[in-house]
Amino acid sequence: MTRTRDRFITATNELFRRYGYNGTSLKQVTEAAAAPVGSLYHFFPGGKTELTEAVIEETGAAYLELFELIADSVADPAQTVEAFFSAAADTLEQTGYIDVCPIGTVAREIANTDDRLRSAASKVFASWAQALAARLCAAGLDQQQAARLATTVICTLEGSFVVGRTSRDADAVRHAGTHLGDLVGACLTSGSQPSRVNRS
Amino acid sequence: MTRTRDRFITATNELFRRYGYNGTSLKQVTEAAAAPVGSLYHFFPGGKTELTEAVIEETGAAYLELFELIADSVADPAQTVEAFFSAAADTLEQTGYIDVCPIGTVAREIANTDDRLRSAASKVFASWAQALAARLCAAGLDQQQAARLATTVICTLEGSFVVGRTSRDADAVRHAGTHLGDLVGACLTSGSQPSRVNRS
DNA sequence: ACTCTAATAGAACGAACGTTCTAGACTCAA
DNA sequence: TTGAGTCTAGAACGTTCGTTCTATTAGAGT
Repeated sequence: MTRTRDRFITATNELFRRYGYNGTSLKQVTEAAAAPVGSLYHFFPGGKTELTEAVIEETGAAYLELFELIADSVADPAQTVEAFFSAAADTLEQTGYIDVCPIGTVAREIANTDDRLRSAASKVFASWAQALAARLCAAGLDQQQAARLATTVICTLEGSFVVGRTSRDADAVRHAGTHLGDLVGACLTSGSQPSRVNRS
Repeated sequence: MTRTRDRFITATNELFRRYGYNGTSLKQVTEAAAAPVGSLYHFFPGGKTELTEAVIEETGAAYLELFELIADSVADPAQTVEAFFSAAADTLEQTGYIDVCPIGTVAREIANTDDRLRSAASKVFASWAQALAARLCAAGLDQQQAARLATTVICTLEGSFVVGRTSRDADAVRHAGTHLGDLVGACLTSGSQPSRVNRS
């Protein structure tokens, strides 16, 4: 049996991906983690908020690691983007259209009520964008262009989870990946011949 | 005073945009609508689900109308996309970073629990994509390309709401609009000289 | 003036919520 | 063997949830 704290994180991650933040009760969490509520408050004295913060941070770190792994295994950022979307689409299908990312769901629910969680989610999105931006810089884009393009990719990624899951259509995620991969490719090759994107 | 049913819809729309589906109680709804709970169940006998379905459908129709309005006022689909994102960014700022769209939030919360609402949200996304796809077709894209590109735009739009609101940065939405406008423009001008996008 | 339906009004329901609390069990150094 | 700290265990708390229910009021049609 894995350590209790990890079971809480894993269980909560999956429950958030199905039911969201407010849709997930601590009773569900303790049952899925096979641990009593006393243990939950032992590891997360701050209750649901602290548990959620841990889920956001750990999930954010895990996906960041996955991104670096994919980025290292393909030739250029355009392929990285396409591969990441493709992997997400596979996950979406394989899990029966559970959300790929618990953070986007939770972020939308708590953005106006819990500034600590909002900030945690914001930091995760920024860390992902930063990781991609670094690859874009290495491929020749200047910092500002890279940062903006990377953020747009994260936007499309998160949005494709919403649309793909709601429509039960993983291909929407795959096609979005193709489009964004093309956009990244176009931005990278247009360095010498500035397009509207690069002037903006 | 507006009609009671409309007040319920409006109030619920705004509450969803702040607190999401599960984060919004019917007590909040009745207070914001200044109407008793008896009236709520009079107009929406199906309770919270039926109220939500109405909100999804009416909001979907309203944004569809807004899209057509913007599309008619600019020269081409690329500008339409950029203008729509820009308007959304303005809304985000002006409302103090309340969500621009209640449907995306709600969709993610209920996609695994309420198939009727999921289907309603899916239909709305499809109607938006269809409206944009029609403009893309009129500008020269073939049907499949148009449908896929339009869906990607919707993905990015919804995702930019998540990222923009979480990061309290409306420029993320604007830049996403610029990028997607460029992508649309590129797809439209590459008809004679097929790119990867068009071959996919 | 009367009737009938639409709409208002809010008390009351059982269920579920997040959290707190006390008590017991296990681990390992002293 | 003892004692302290970690972790397990779940009953209990007050609150809030969505919904149901009965009564009352408003207004249009005859």
